Amino acid sequence: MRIGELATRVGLSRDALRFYEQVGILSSDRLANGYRDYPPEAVPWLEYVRTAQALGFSLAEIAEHGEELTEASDQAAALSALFADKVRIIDTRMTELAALRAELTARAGTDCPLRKQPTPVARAGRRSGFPG
Amino acid sequence: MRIGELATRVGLSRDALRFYEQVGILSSDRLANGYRDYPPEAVPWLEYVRTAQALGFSLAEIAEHGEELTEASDQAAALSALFADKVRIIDTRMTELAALRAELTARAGTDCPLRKQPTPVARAGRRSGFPG
DNA sequence: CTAAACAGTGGAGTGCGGTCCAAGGTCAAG
DNA sequence: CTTGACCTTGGACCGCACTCCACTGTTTAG
Repeated sequence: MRIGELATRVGLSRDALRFYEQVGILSSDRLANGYRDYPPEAVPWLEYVRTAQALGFSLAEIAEHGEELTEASDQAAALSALFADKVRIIDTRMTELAALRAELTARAGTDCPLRKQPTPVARAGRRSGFPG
Repeated sequence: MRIGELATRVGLSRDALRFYEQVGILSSDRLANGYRDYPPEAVPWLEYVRTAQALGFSLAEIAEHGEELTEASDQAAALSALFADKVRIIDTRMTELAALRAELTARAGTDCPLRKQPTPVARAGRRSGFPG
């Protein structure tokens, strides 16, 4: 598959794919004419990359994981471990969000939700410390 | 309070504070000598900014919210509404994370977790489509 | 009086994750 | 043989959120 087809299949720009190659996330064979050639497996791989990105992994981290994977003797086990790692990261993130949520709901109900927040700006004449 | 004190109090650099002023998140009065002068309320305001950032709001968005706040006739109500908005955003995010988590755990247990993921690279000779 | 610690400005640089562009090569259809 | 779609490269540029720097002014302690 050439770059244009891959790009439309995964919903990325050709530029993005070339960029991914630069940063070590994606590799390609070359056709006789120099065009990049991708195996069908590139599609699920890029879907995986997108998932990882959605989880907050940087492209550098994803590339690292990819290398670990290619070096692992047991691919399936390595990937399972990677997934387990991600699940732990998700759990951490969800916990943080839950804490923030609790804080916000607690304050939203109060008379002055600003106990620890920006004191209401005086009705007239914006004071400093705030956007203005 | 001058910039240095505020910076150490909120754990930001002086440069960051000046940057926040540039982008409309923070304002300051000036002393006779030209030094920035901040009211004590700047501290909780910046804590709020950090919270909002943690929730994934861009500084531009935070600045926007800040303006809405300064323009609101009922400050407390406006902030409560803002908080409620954020709680909804958190909920959405948590739902997304839960979905990803479910997908990952489902796959991590399987024989070949790659049904929709990068097909295992051949043991020898890395194929293209993967990090390489 | 001087040195240090603080403040000001403008502008350049950073890292991330790309996008855009110009100049050119390749290939199939008409 | 030309047109158009596709591909190549390198390099410039973008937005975000800062950070660092040089150079200058102010204040305070010894």
